[in-house]
Amino acid sequence: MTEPRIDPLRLQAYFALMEVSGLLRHGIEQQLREAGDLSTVQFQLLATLGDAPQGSSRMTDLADGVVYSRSGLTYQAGLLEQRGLVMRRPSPDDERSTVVTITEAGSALLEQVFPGHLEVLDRVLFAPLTEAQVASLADALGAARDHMRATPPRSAAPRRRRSAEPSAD
Amino acid sequence: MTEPRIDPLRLQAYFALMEVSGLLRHGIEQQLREAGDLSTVQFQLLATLGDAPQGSSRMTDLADGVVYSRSGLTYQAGLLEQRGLVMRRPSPDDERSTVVTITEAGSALLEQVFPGHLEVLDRVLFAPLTEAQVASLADALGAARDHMRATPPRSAAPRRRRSAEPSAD
DNA sequence: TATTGTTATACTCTATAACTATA
DNA sequence: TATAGTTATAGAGTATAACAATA
Repeated sequence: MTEPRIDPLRLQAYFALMEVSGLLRHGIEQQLREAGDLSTVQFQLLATLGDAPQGSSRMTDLADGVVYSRSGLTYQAGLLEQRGLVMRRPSPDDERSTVVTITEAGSALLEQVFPGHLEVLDRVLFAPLTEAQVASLADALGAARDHMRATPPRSAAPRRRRSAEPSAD
Repeated sequence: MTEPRIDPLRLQAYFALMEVSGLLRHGIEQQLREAGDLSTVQFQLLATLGDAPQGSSRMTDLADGVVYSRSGLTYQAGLLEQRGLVMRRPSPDDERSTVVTITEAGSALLEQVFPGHLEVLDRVLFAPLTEAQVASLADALGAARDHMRATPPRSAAPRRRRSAEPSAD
């Protein structure tokens, strides 16, 4: 029942992270909704595609970074496609894969939304921070992100079905 | 149409923040669900109460930090109360207010869940970070949080109805 | 009249499992 | 058989607006 190794600094960082990300997400959600009728997830998908080599990505790769489950991505991609912001078509290399590509309309919307997005970001998140703090933030969070990306989510793998369950037929 | 003031460092910090908080929330969600059948929000509510002066807080104050809308908090508080983890009763000072208090069962559950929670935290978030990085994180995020708390969410105030809309009856 | 909290309702989003098609 | 993606479905969570009660 002893709990000696609760590092106050970590707790502090953790709670601050959760509160900041929550409030930030909330503030951002409003701006994105008003400026482009986008949810945060949809914006992240568009932004990820906008940053990708040919504005394209496989569904699975997209799901890795932004969304949790595949069906969730299919849902969101469907919404974006309906609005003409992305295109989906089968990969030439592997007929099983679907390549998602941001359209011109998608890029345009991204550009339309971006300035206000940055403005909110500056006002809500970065305003009180020094350059050094911003740098520290980018450094530490970048390291954490790389680590998380590399870590296999040991329970309930998102993209790989455990082969331990034989079909038992 | 020029966008010269996109500070790459801030963008980097921002995207990392969103990805880290998203993945962290996801990982935490699983642990909390398994260890105590709690959602992240419910855990945050309990943790906030556990940290409060008498394990108590007004609904409105609770909503401020953790949840977004009042009805959302009422919903969550109802769930927690059903499970006997919190108690609600009218404030002695102000009959309009409701004071939420964490129960012994609530504290017990918190303690039950906490070790595993910290373990996940260390493994997923803090493992790759140096002490200096953790300190920087706590510092910068703490500053951001204080700023966000102090900032009136200028559009669609969460707790105050704009008086600009006359009942027009 | 303003504030606190609840309720009713509608909607968005997410996850699970079953399914199809290709490698 | 394993992988990529979709679909159907069910469930949780959130916000909005209307409401009741107290200051």
